[in-house]
Amino acid sequence: MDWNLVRSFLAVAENGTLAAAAAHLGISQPTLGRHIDALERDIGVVLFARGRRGMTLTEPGLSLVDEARAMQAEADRFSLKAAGNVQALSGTVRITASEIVSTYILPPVLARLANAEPEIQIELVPSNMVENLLSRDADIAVRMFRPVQNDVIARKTNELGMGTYAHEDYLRRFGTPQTTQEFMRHRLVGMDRSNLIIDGMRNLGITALRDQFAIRTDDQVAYWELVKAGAGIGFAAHFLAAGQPGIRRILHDVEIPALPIWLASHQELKTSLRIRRAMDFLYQNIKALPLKQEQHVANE
Amino acid sequence: MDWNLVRSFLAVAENGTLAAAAAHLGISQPTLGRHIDALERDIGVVLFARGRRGMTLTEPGLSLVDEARAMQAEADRFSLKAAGNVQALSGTVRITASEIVSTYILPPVLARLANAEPEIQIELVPSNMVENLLSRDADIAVRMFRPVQNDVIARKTNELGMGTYAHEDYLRRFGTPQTTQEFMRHRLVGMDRSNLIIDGMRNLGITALRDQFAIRTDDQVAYWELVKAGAGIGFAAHFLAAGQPGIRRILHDVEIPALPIWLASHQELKTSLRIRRAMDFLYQNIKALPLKQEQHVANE
DNA sequence: GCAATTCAATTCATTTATGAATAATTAACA
DNA sequence: TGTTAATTATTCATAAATGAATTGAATTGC
Repeated sequence: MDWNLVRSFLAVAENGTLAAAAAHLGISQPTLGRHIDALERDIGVVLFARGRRGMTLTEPGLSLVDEARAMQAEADRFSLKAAGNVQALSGTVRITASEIVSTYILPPVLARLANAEPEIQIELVPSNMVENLLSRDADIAVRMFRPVQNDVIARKTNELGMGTYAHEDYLRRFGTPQTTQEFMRHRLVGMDRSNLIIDGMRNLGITALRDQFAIRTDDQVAYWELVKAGAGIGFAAHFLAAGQPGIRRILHDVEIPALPIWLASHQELKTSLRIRRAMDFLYQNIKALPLKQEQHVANE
Repeated sequence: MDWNLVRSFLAVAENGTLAAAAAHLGISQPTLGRHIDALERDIGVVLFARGRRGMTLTEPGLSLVDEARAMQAEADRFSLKAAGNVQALSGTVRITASEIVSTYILPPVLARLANAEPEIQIELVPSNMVENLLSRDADIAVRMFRPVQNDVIARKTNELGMGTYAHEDYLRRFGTPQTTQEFMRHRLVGMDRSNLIIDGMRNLGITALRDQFAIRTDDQVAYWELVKAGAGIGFAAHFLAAGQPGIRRILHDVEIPALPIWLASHQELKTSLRIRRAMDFLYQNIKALPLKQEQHVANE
């Protein structure tokens, strides 16, 4: 049996007319009328006599008012208790993410989050280090690999399609490599202490040493600026390259595996409404971004 | 607040998983999941931790279970009272009974009831569990003991004469016990988790442990089939044994107390014409059955 | 007797909820 | 370290519920 019908029944019983009861419940008169019809059909009893003066309780209807009131009372107790438990949405959520994600993906998403949940304070911690969620360096981490830490809740939310890119100034001067052999003889932009790129290339069957990269930086933003400036060939997410004047994709045939985007949080997610809201919002909004495929247009 | 969400909340809290609770409520798992999400959003509290092992109540969720139960109880009272007001003869009567009674006694009786009262829809719920008449799991319960629940109307309608039986194949191979001492050394068919038989034997002054039963099942119908198949010695109602080829009663001297057959219904339902008809019919027709004495002929 | 008023009932376009199928996730186990 | 089984989450086409506007009906007031 539909419990809401009992509430509707009581409202009509106490207000006398459908219109008044509907206004009281904040629903429309036709809906309320249908509720009464449905309840009567369900239980097989005519509860109201419909008359010119509104809805008058029948004898069986009258006998049910007390039960409905008791149910209402329990519903009120439930709401009251629930209200006492309300977890404050206000407070801070610390989010950590790689530099690239912090710089190029999160800002608009976080702006929308701040807008949607004004009570939540947001702290963004750009960092390439693997933050420790358990020690609460951050509440939510956005990572490009599947988190392995115990007691961490993780969800994959999207993928970052990657490609090999260079500026056309560079290509004019040094030529466009057509094979990986040619590619390896070019001026490559690499990372210094991080093995991100070297490991990624090994997965593609290309063995590279640090020395083979002509220019190196561990700062991902600077890395991308170097490529944009024509300093050499580098790897970048499609969405970064989209709409950048002069940036050309090369070696289309070499499939670079997309980087997964994982959201991770600690167990407190399960009980903290604030973190959960932020987590859900990030999941939905990052998922909705077109990050997987190469974007050929970048109209905003 | 949507009252139905409270019912969904309670179902999940009591069943532990969305799927089980959904089956219990007769709705789908995705719908139930959305109900929980909606309730959490409504009241601003995370009620469950979603894990691989199902939905675990959080601290605030736990504190709301009692209120939800109280609301459920009031909803039950409402629907009970409503059912009592039904004057129409047409409608459904839910009858619950033990497996043995459901399988071997009720079918012909219910067939006659359906014939005599064609407007009444009959639902038979075979179950060895003690159904809760207050929550309207059933309108009428047929039980082998005196019901103790409050506000329940109970009538004893007959008695089930019991005896000790075995198949002659079994007796040929293992001999026929003449005393309870011999009896205890035989292959006995018993019940697994139910204490029905062990308790019954204790009342006869025989102490038995579960291990002493060579074959055990909690399914009463399977129990009787085991005895019929010559798997061992068991207890059975005389009427079951009557006319079964090869089945022999043993230990005639050991008087096993007859099991009473009680009909139970709820006070509120005594005003329902339909349930009253069904109740009266069952009373008269079960009472008329020759269940007390051992029947030496089984002519139909 | 006639209009005005006050209700419930109906209609229909829209919104919302639902469920079947499927995906994703994870804890235990081999 | 993978596999399996159990569970929650998502997707999308469909069904159901909803409400604005309207109609219909009946009583009141003049």
